[in-house]
Amino acid sequence: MSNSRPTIKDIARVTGVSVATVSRALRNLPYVAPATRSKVVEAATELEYEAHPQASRLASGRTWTIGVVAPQFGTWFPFRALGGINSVFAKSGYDVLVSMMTSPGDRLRFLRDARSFCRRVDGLVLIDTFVSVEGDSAEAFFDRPVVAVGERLDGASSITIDNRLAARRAVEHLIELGHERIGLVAGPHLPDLPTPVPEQRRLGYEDALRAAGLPVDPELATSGQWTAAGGAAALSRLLECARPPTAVFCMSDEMAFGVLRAAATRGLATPGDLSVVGFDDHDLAGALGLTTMRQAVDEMGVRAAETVMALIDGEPVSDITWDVPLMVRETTSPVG
Amino acid sequence: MSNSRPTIKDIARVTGVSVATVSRALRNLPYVAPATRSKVVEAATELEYEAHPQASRLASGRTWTIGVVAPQFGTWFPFRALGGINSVFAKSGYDVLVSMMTSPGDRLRFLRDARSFCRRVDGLVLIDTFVSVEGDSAEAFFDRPVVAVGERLDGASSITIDNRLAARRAVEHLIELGHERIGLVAGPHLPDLPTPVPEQRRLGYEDALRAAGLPVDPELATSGQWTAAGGAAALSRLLECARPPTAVFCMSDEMAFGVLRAAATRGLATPGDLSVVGFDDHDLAGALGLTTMRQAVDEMGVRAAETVMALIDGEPVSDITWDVPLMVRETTSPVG
DNA sequence: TCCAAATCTGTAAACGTTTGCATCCCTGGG
DNA sequence: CCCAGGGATGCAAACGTTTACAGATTTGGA
Repeated sequence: MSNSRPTIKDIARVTGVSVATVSRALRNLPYVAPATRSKVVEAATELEYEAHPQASRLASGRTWTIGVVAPQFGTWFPFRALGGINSVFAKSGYDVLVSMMTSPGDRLRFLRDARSFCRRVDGLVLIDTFVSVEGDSAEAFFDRPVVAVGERLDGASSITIDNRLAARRAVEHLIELGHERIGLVAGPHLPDLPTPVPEQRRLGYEDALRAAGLPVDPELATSGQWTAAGGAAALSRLLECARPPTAVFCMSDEMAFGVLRAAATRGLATPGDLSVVGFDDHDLAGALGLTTMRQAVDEMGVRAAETVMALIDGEPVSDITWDVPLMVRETTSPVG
Repeated sequence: MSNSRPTIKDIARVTGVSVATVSRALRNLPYVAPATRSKVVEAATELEYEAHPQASRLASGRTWTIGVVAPQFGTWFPFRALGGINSVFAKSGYDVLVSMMTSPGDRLRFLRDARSFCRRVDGLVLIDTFVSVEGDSAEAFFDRPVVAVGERLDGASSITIDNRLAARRAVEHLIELGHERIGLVAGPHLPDLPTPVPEQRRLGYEDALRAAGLPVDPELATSGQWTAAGGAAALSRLLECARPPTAVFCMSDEMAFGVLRAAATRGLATPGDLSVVGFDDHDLAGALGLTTMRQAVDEMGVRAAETVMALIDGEPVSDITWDVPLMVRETTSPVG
């Protein structure tokens, strides 16, 4: 009894042609007579034939799989991107293999396993990994096309945003509303994670102040640890200043949520007593009325997926800078 | 020039043994002389040899890959679970292949592609999919061991919670604080998504009321659409009642966040004027001080991963019910 | 009508492993 | 000293495709 799945030989036997012809017919290669092709296709659907993935991969060298490397810290950004990526590949017949980095230290494990990981995939999408591939270009190191989202990598295509400019726009929005004492809730620069993002956003914050002729007061900048709890604590510190801020720019929405919460518990009205602008356009930002800079992560993911397919098809490396529009909602108002 | 990666033949040639012996030596199979084994291992590390995944999969039939199916709606739960799952498999040498369902309608696509998907994996983890496998048991249908998290599936191991009991506990907490008018912000039962979850949580809500001798007032139950925005709208409706509630139980934290926000914007103090308890222990719940029922999703993911490996090793199907503790924080207080 | 080119098909050799089976060697008990 | 049995190894056949190459057939232009 053979209740196991049919092989290409079965199709060949049933249709009376060779396995080579079956293979060609089913993959829409040229040089197959129309009549033959339809006969084969018919038999294949009849028997529910589908090529054995491992066998076809071994023979062809193509894995039809894309590797996605995502950090696990900060759930929102990578999952959203993964969603966008997946939606593209689901249609294109690629499988998606994910590897998650639990902690910054895990980046080392990833780098060690990278050579092995790469053999399973035709291309790579790196999300906010900030791996440093010393010396080699990314393509050379991974031996596969790679596209990075949220970071720039030598030898890889990238989908990034202009962090400095976006932060500047956020702060300019507050300045236009008349605020002059503007606090900064920064994400810290983690020692293990060589990302330029917090630095860039800080520079953008300072750019806006300087351009408006406002002083950059170090007392007004504090770390929110990239978390909501950290954001809440950060606001406490800011309010202890001699001249506390009337508005706050947070480097992430999560920290902004913490700020909002802390303001509410101490009876401060937002935006009445304190204007708040975040960064990301987190899933909850809309519903919670947070004014923020919109990072369209799922669209960036879609674009990343398309880009890696383009690279596989031989197109050249490209760098895309994604736009970050300001979403004005209900946590910012003219200084009162 | 051969700068390509070494094959098993290269190791065999270098060490002067046959490929069969190399294969056995590297996989720690018996009947290899210690001296031979160490010689082979040494050569393999020297040449950075690693078995070609596709070839070994074809020959052995094992894919060393686990498929994870996750819904894309509701980012928090599935990503957290994925993190837990991934942490286990990263250590165990399994690859993780993910397939995401964009919408409830996508479940049909998944079911259609399932047979194909299964051939690439040794086992499956289904997260909150609520696919209905009519007739067949899950194992028979997918032809692979499967474990479901968040749902029960015939022929599959499952990691679930007791939704009814957990909801009851949440409401009992409010009753113990003296509340008698308790609103319900429900997740709607989507027509395309045959999940018993909202029904179960509603029953738990009613259980608690009845056990306390309180009336079940249909006016106090309304839908929050599973979203924060929906939660905010739900609170508006509840406050329009002739006798508005003094406390609210939300079927999800996201909806609770919306409720909190809506309360704040209309000047209601939480918990002073309105107590709120959620369900999930969302990433942000702690920082925002939300009292809620804790669903330890990452731990459930870890357990799911361990379970699917156990199934692959031949252990029998099992059903695990995970505990859902009450996390008392700052959004509930005695009725005032 | 004839020949070259184009189209169609089949044969068989990869692809790089795993594994059943046969062989050889060595050890130890009778 | 002989032989059984088990440890160690090698040979070669899978595993199920893809694809280079060669043959066969058809087509079309001169």
